[in-house]
Amino acid sequence: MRKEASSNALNEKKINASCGMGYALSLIGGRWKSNILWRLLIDGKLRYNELRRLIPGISERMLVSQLREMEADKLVLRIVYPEVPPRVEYELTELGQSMRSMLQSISDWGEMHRQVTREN
Amino acid sequence: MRKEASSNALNEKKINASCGMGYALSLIGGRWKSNILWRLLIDGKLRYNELRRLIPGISERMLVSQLREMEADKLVLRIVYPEVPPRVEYELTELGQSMRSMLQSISDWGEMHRQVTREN
DNA sequence: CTCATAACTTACTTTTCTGTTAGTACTTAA
DNA sequence: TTAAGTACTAACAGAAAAGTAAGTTATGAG
Repeated sequence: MRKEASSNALNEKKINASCGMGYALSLIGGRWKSNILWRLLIDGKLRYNELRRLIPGISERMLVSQLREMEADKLVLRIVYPEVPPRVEYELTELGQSMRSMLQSISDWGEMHRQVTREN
Repeated sequence: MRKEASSNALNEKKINASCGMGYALSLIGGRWKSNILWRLLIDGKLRYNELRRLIPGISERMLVSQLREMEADKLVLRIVYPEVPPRVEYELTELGQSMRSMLQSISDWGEMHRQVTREN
């Protein structure tokens, strides 16, 4: 939960309002968001449990909360099919898709520069 | 301070080891790092107090800790001149410079998509 | 009647991050 | 002699993020 008036939250707002980089990073900066975005970029539409299996180590709570945040930020679309058993699919919105080249360049830099630890 | 063996820390490590994006984001994800990196990209070398004045709202503790982390990550170089009063300058290392196009694309995306709040 | 599946919620704890306040050493200027 | 500048450090508190464990709803299969 967020305290609207904490210095912490105010600083974040101020930064996001004045700096495009800060703003962009605030949208993709959650622990598992890079993984989720990457999967959705590659695979397109994915069901909840598919995402869960594709991202080893993520808990249900984290998967849901990261998805919900990105949904609120209009990066991800949640599609519910009124079936039993339930089926829910996630895919990138147009805004999410518009991140592709940015995400690619972040990924490229990362792949290039974490080589030292690569062998693990 | 970090608990080496917490699930939290282990998950972060695992993500950084398997995903270039996660790794890159972990280096630039601190609250004030985007600001600092941006300043250093634009202005080149800057003194401690210059940075402080260029980044309104940052506290000394935060400025120092963000700089120290980036120094540890080899993104930023700290140059101490043995003078009185003391003079310390910060600049991007080659590794830091190599982030330029990535940072630019993050910034571009951000500038383009935070327009709604722009008027504030 | 119990189990399994899908896609979650809820309540709670732990860990990590950020911010506040005060203090350091040294020197020059008023 | 007091203040101001420089570049910090230390101790602590509070907020936010992440993790854990258990429960929910509805249905069909055995």
